[in-house]
Amino acid sequence: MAGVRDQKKKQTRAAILKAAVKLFSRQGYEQTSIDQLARAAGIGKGTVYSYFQTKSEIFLAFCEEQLEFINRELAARSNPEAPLLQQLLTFFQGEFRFVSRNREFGRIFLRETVFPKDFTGERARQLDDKYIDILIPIFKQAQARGELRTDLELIVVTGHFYALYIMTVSAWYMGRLHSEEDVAMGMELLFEQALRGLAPIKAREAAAHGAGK
Amino acid sequence: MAGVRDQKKKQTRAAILKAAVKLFSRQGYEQTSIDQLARAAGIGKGTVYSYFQTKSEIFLAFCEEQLEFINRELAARSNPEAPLLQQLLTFFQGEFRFVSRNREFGRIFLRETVFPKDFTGERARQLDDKYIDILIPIFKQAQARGELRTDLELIVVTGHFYALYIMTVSAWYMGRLHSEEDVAMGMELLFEQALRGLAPIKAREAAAHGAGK
DNA sequence: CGATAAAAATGACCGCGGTCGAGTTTTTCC
DNA sequence: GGAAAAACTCGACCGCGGTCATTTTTATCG
Repeated sequence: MAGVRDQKKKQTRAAILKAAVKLFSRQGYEQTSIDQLARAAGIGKGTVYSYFQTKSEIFLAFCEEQLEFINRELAARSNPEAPLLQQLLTFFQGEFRFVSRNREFGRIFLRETVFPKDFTGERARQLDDKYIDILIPIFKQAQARGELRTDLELIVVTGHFYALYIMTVSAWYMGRLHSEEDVAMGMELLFEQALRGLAPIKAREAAAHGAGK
Repeated sequence: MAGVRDQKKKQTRAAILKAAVKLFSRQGYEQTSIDQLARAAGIGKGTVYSYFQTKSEIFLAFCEEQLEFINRELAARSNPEAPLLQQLLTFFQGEFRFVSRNREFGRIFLRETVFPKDFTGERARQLDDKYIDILIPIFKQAQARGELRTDLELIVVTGHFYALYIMTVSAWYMGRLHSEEDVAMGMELLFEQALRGLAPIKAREAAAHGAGK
């Protein structure tokens, strides 16, 4: 029927991804050749390219799975009542943990995500739509609690914090921040700076005290 | 003498870079092979690798020259009396112009700069030390004029704005911002948001009015 | 079922970035 | 000046990512 062929295609695609997870994890991205990947998936090299257009696309699919998982976990663990700063830190620090677990993966992933090739642009946009979906509700609640100005476009606010997150990670890759604690502290510092401007006037005094070191 | 050999080395290095400028500009980075580059510089392929460790290193050297030039120009053209927001926008918009002139160059450059490989880390750090050298004086003047809080580590402030710049450029690469004007507006929006928190209390009203559209 | 057309799998092949040992030039030292 | 050592140049070579003409599998229909 209509499904027979398509089903096999799904299976093959899954086999490739499974092999990718195994090999990438074991020997790293650069050290895994497409040929090797194909063998591990039980198919020929050329076949891989009828499922994915490029090697990095396979990698992105792999990362998406991982991130999906992590994001679900983070969402479940988050506390909607906590102060905004707290929630943001928890979220982004979780995100960073994924990156820091494997430096190389994270680098490739971020490079591709933050500065995508024109062709990968669509994928990248979907990816950080996920960020938006997660963060916007948090911001709305914060607005309701009076922790965040209500005259802002929340998508821009998302971009603002995401930017600071990226910068912190970048500092880590450049060797300016070393440990996970350094990163956490750097992020907190930047977030506080941002919040002082993002919080409505009434809340500013509180933010300055409560969040200030 | 001591200089004979060394001088020739300088010449060869320069020849490689010159060839790189020509070929990269004419046919793009990916489309230029090392072999081609070597021929154009009048040397063998292997020799190239005794001057640069990798292709992207050649590219970075090329970018550094360009940026050096652009930064000098921007510095000369800048007006130390102008409002902080104005100066920042001028600077980063100039920076962006370099990137937008050639999408591909900019992407590779930013990828390598923001998320450097461990080996390239040193180079990347030097590069954004340049940013620091340029921006810190601007911030100090702004502090003197009362436009910027004086209780901040200026290096973190630099990071903050640089982060927002990176984010804006990223949005451009992802196709969320299209024209140079879009980018300029997005940047201004983010910078204003940041400034509201960065400016000392007395200046906040002014910033909100003067900078608000 | 057998013939035929469409879809999918394949691996030889291409050009590339990067390596390496053999060959060449320069320096050093007597 | 000449011989040994050190520094430098080179292009054949390697494995890779990606392509494509060919072969193999599957669906369709008389």
